[in-house]
Amino acid sequence: MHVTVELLPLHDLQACCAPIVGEPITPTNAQSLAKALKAIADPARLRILSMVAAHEDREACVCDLTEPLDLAQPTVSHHLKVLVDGGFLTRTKRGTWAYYRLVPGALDSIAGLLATV
Amino acid sequence: MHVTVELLPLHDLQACCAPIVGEPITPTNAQSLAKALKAIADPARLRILSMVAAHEDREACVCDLTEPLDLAQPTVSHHLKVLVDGGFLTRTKRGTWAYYRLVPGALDSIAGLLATV
DNA sequence: CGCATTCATCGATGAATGTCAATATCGAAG
DNA sequence: CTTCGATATTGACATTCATCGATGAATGCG
Repeated sequence: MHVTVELLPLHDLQACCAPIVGEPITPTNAQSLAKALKAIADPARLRILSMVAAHEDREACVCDLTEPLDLAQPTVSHHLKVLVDGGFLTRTKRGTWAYYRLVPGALDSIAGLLATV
Repeated sequence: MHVTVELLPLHDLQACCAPIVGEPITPTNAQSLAKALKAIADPARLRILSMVAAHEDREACVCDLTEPLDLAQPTVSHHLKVLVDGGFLTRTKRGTWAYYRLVPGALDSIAGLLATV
């Protein structure tokens, strides 16, 4: 690299680099929003959220999801853990069963953040 | 602080306490929604969308994004391609520059789909 | 106690992803 | 036509991820 001094060509500034109007999202906020989106950006996890919402009493256990998802039980448990860690589901253990419920407003807040981008 | 308050008004009783809610999402719809979410589930791509929206005339070229993103030019071009293929950005080439714009309503439709899950 | 059931965790594996250097393409300018 | 600058594409690499079999932990039952 033989360039030691960087000069700014004015015609490029005018043609290409116009001033910024509003406030873009901060890198930190982008990271956290991306993390939340990654948690639901999966077909199986979206189906899980929908199936929990559609299930009786708005709760479901692993055994309710394994067969319709056509996935092995450890895989379903993995997806459920991702959704719980992401704040989209809660876990309640009753007896040998673990029941999962939607966190109210979790999806809506993500949808609201998307609308503000 | 222990907050356990019933917040739902009476006219939402039917929507709230119905034994069975709507049909779960179909595997096909889950796949397409997940694909769209994957396209924006990345910090750099979220920042790109925000920076394009905040930029003058609501459009930006690659050279506007490379430096603030602190990413190499091929990486920025890659992210832009993902966003264009996902239907979130349009590309217009004028001279040697490629200008990117938001697709109106693209993010809102995703946000709307999320609310229906 | 011993056994079955339900679910979580671990380890491995193949696929997808983000990143960049090198190169190619394409238009503008001399 | 030749060169330069902006962008796209390619190839490679490291990381992350989705999946499953095997195993472990906890509970209920006889």
